[in-house]
Amino acid sequence: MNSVLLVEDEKDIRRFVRQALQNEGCQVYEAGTLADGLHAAASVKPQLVMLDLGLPDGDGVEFMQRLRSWSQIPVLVLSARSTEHDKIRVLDAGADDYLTKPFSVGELLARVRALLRRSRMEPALGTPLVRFGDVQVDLAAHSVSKAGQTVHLTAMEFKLLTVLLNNSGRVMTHRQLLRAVWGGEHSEDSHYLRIYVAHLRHKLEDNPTQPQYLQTEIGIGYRFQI
Amino acid sequence: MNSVLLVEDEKDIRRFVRQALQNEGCQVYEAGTLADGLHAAASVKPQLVMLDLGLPDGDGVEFMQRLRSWSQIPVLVLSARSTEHDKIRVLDAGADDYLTKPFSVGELLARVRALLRRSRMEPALGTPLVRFGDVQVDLAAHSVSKAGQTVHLTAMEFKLLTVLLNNSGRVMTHRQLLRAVWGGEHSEDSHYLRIYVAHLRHKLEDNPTQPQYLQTEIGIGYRFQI
DNA sequence: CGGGGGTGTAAAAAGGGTGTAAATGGCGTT
DNA sequence: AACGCCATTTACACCCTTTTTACACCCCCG
Repeated sequence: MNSVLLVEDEKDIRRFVRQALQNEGCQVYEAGTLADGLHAAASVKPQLVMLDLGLPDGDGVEFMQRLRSWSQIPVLVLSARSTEHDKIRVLDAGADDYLTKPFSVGELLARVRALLRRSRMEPALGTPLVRFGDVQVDLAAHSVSKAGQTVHLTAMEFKLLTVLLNNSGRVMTHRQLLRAVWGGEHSEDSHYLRIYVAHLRHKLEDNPTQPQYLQTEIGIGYRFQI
Repeated sequence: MNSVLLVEDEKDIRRFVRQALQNEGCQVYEAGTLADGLHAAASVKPQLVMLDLGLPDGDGVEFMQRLRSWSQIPVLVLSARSTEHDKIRVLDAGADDYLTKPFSVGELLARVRALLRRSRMEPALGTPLVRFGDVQVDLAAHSVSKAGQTVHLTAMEFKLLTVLLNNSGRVMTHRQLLRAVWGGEHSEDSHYLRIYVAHLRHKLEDNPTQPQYLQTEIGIGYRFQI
């Protein structure tokens, strides 16, 4: 669920924006002053902050500087024409985008989506967790654990595991795996696979000599059976 | 309850200002000399200091320097026209605002309110405190301590730590970290990272050669594991 | 029974990535 | 003008990963 913090003092705009965001399935938090806004940003840790310029209790630039001193949360600035000049200073201070009042619901949502998409891309937030046995794999976070203990995988090992998991249940031929992990030039070097499959088995299987998950398909390739 | 320390030698002005502030619900402390003022500021820890220039026992600039050496308390300067020049020097020394005598009650209270509001924003009170091991990081306040001892981090070191902490648990690629800390132009200079990661490890880890928190993901980037 | 393709392990060899120390240079302060 | 701090650059030793090489094994088939 997306969460947005709206820092705005005008009741009408708050209601208007909250409505629009909630229709999009966003969790909306509100703050009426800059001080409250900073406070809320720290405690709620929203995925996006919408900041109205021209709040009575201080400067938007100062807000941005304070926020940016400890957080990279994307910030969308709302500005009236009268605060045109401040808008630039706020963007310089680290804000990510702006909207000039009056704005349409469509444009508002489009920009919100764009910022949320970007923030989701980078840190890869929606982490798809894969579990099998006592092993837990977070593909996005590049983290693997077995029985609670974090397991270290090398780059190649992780890449191979990723391909296998993304095609779990189906046989992947030697050629398919080699092309996906090592690239087309090594699509014939199937001994790479034997070595790295062995690594994965030793790190993830309970009994590497009798693999339960990482199965061999003789003459064809390998299959990851969850 | 707001508390204000008034450093002023003229009895009339003291009574006048005290009256105005008390009507606003402020707790007012008074000092007649700069020496007493520093003393009182240290013991009372008011939320605001009002400082009259032209006190007989010293220079306002010196007062500010002494005060600022240990405190960020906002300071509102009261100045007569004759001390116009000193006013600038005091502001440079860290004072926050000024009032030129004679002033109206309304203006006085407006500026006091503005400063108090700002000082309230300052602690950004729900400061996101991050703890790991015996290390404690206040991202908003830019302060770091280890085993109770404050640790000094340079600007770059702190910025890097901020990004890592805000994404703790997940791998941040070299490129992501470089873009976030040094900007897009240096997104290829991954040796910057090695150097500054080493700095952070030496300052924060118990055993820098076997880092417990700031982990390397070879060929990929770094991960902060809380 | 013996060979050969396919497979699993175990090690060296090569190479790039990484950690560390120290020199350089810019900048603000004294 | 001298100094200290810090960002940047440079240099180098080392470790880990990858790649290479080597060999034992199993099973089917000749």
